[in-house]
Amino acid sequence: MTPEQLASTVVDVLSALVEEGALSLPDGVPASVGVERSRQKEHGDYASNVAMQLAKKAGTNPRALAALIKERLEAAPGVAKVDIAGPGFLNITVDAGAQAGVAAEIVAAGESYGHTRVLAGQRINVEFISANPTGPLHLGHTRWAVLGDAIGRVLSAAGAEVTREFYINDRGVQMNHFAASIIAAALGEPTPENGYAGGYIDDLAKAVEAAQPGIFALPPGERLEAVREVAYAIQLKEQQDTLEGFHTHFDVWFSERSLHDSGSVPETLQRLKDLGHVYEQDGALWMRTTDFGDDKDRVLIKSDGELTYFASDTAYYLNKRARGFDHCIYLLGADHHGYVGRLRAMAACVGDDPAQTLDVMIGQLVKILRDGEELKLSKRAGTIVTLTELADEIGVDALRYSLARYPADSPLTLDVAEITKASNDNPVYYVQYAHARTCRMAENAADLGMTLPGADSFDPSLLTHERDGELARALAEFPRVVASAAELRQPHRIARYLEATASVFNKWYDTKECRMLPQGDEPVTPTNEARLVLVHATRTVLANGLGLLGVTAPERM
RNA sequence: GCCUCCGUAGCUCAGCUGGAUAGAGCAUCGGCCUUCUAAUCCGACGGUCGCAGGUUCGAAUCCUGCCGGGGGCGCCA
Repeated sequence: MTPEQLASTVVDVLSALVEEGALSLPDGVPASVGVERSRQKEHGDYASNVAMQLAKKAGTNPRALAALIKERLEAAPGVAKVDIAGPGFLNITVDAGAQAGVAAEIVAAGESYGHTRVLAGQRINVEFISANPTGPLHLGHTRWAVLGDAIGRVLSAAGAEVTREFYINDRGVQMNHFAASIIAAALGEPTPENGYAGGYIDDLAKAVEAAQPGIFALPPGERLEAVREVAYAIQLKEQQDTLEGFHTHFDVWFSERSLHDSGSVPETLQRLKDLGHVYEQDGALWMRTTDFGDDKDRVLIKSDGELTYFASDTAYYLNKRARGFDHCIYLLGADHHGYVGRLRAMAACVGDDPAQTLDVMIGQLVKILRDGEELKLSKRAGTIVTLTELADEIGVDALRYSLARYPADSPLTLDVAEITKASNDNPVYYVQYAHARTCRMAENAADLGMTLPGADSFDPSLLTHERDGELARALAEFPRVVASAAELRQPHRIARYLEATASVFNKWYDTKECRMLPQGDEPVTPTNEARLVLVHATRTVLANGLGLLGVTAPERM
């Protein structure tokens, strides 16, 4: 008996009541009703507020409606008891022996347990990080690397067809500033104005020279472009390697230049003109984004003839749409939230409904404390904390998990000492440890010659202890958690769920009556083997959940 | 000034598409290791959910105003 089954049972009861005329619902029977795990055991295993929500429409009072539902629901298979409480809650107690049945389904589903079809048919593009290829990825990119990657994984698990994309800002004056900075470093000259400083520039100068000896001796006319291209390739490769090492995979690395080379930008401008959303003023070309809620119109071509970044953005958006994406998710830092209005307006200008096709997520910035002091980054001064340094110091798993367990819109302060601590202070290890424990238990069981019952031989009715039921209910919750994380784009829900589930598992483990292994010389009983199914199911859920966050699930710790 | 995010226990934060007595970890204090991994588990302590109104059977959650903090408001990229 899973919550989904219970919810559909309640819907069936409502339908039957309507059919018999015992109940009248002008808006029809809802397709789904709320059924949640009860927080307190006096409230049964599951609770539903459906009677309170439908009472007004049905022209009755909540408790009376609840009584109608209770009578039918109690007769349903798997339901042991229904109580009406408070203003009209239905507190449902499930048959003790029926709950663990889900464990065999979980084991059978394996890696696909938790996958649903709630977003099936949707083609989603998730764009994140999109840094300039003019330096290493740093602290500021780390949160988006984790969240974007996790969102991609979660959306896939919910059945969406997902492409994770990195937009390379490889066009524009910053590329020349970048090259000029490297040349200056190679020649021992001071950093040029608007240039980049820092040790990595010196390192790049050496790497560029190594890649193409004599490049800095080229005539100044050719040198800038030559250095720019070599350094670009090296820096981009470095970013790509860094992200792969951080378990963050991109399906598409999209070059801004390619939009211009392919003629997409002029085509886009022409299309906007045809649609009547651009005008010329003060020698510049503007998009009238204010028609669609932006606070001011935006420049597409500057009066000096240069295209703006926004012109590329628009062409890029159309490119994504032309590739067949129904939803374009953008993950942006809080320092870019001013872009939201113009992005929406831009989508509206090209004829889309931004509420349908655009999903701009604004994430708040992260502060990292070391010894009570904030790690600051200043590009101008050339002091940056790179993603690689952070991952080396904190560990990929701990860093990823620590960032993934908070919603994107909460500003965050992480203490290096706290998230590197290999103890219970750190939830990532708590969850990983619980997983390792399940692995060890399975090994012990195998050593004793215990066999894992299959779906046909597994007897859930042997698992009637309160803790067995608790654990089974927690495990049964996983698919709904993944689905809601996907729909709300909130992967932190997975992390919180894993912590709670690991806790339920540990409590179960510490319950003497729920021992999985036989004690001493006792023979292996069917109950022992039934519990082994529960252990394997727990292992599956923890491993799948950690996987959705891009965190490893070690077998030993 | 306008826009936006945040304000919940001593600390770091969940909970927010309205539900029952507001949760977790840390910290503090106190318990359980001859039996599956004690990185576990059990208990105690700890809160005017920033403030004030409103909406309703019911508000930490939705609406309005105010207070406090972060970020943003370029023909920059």
